[in-house]
Amino acid sequence: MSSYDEMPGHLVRRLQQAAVAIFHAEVARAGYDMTPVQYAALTAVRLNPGTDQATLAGLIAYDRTTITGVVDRLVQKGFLTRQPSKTDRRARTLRVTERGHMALGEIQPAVEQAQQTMLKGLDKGESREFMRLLAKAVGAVNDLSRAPLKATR
Amino acid sequence: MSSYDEMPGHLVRRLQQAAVAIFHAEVARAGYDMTPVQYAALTAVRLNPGTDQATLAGLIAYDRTTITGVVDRLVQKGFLTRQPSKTDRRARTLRVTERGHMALGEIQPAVEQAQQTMLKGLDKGESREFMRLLAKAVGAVNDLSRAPLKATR
DNA sequence: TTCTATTGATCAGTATACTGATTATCAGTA
DNA sequence: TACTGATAATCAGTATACTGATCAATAGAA
Repeated sequence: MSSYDEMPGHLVRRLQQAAVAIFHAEVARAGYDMTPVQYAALTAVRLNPGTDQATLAGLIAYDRTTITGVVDRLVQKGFLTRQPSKTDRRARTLRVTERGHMALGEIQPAVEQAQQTMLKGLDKGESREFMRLLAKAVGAVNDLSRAPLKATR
Repeated sequence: MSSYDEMPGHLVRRLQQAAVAIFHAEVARAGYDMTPVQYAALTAVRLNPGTDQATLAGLIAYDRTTITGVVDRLVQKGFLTRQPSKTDRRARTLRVTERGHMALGEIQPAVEQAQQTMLKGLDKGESREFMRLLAKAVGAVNDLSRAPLKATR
C-alpha cells in the first residue's frame, strides 16, 4: 500500500470515471443525452411504477437529496411524471412516460455495450470472477454509506 | 444483464461511494477533514516536488479542470504552495508544506484502515485477486477517460 | 387523543467531475 | 523572425454526491 496505484479506493475511482465516460459515449451514439444515474433511476421506476422518491433512493442506493435533482431532470426531459401520492401527502409518486419507455428501449443496447467495454481488459472468466468479488465487497459495505441499498418490501 | 444490480457500472459506483464515506469517517477520526482526492493529490506532490498542475493531473488520472479547485483548497488549508514556474511562465509549481507533510503522516494510518474496511467483505486471497482484476480492467480503459494516467517522464 | 419521533421532499452549501471556451505562453517551422 | 499549433491554467456551466437543516405530514406510544 505504498503507492496510490495500489490502493483500491484510487483504482475504483478511476474505473468509475472511465465507466461514466464510456456510458456517455455509447448513449450519445444512440442519439441520447442521459447520465448513468438518470438511466438507473428510470429503469428502477419502470420496475416499480408509482414508487415514491425515498423508496426509489433505497432501490438503487442513492442519496435522497440527490434524487430530487435527478428526478427533476428526468421530468423536464419528459421521461418521468411526478405526482402527489393519494395515500401520503408528503410523498410524490413516479411513473415512466411513454417517451421514457421508448428512450429506455432505444438506449438499452448502448448500455449493454458500455458494460462490456468497461471490462474489456478482462476475459470472460475474469469478468465473472470480478463481478462476483465486486458484488461481495459492495454487499459488505452497504451499511457504511449514506445511501444504502434497501430491499423492496 | 437484466437488472442494474448485475451491471458492473452500478456496482462500481456503489463501491466508490462507500469508499469515499469510509475514507471520510476514518480521516475524521484522526482529526482531519480531507477528501480522498485531496489526499491523492497531496501524496502525488510529495512524491514529485515542484511538479506543475498538468503533470500532477496525469500522475493521478485527474481531469485538469478539477485540479484547479483541489489545489485551491489544499493551498487554502496550508498543505501546498503554488508558485509560478521559473522556466515556464504558464505553469505553477507545487510543493508540500511542512504542515502538509505532518498532516500526511498523521492521516496515513487512517487511510490504510479505510482501504482495509472498503474490502472487508473479501478474504485475503479474494482481495488480492480483486485488486489484480481491478488494476487490469482500469489499465484497459485508461485511454477512454478524459483524465488518463500518464507515466512519469 | 395528544405528544413525540420519524419520514418524504426539498434547500443551502461544499466538493468532485466533466464539456467547451479563453488567455497567456511556449515550441517548432517556414 | 513571424507564424502556427500545442500547452498550462482557468472559467462558465451542468450533473452527481454529500452534510446538515427545514417543513409538512405521518405513525406510534402514552
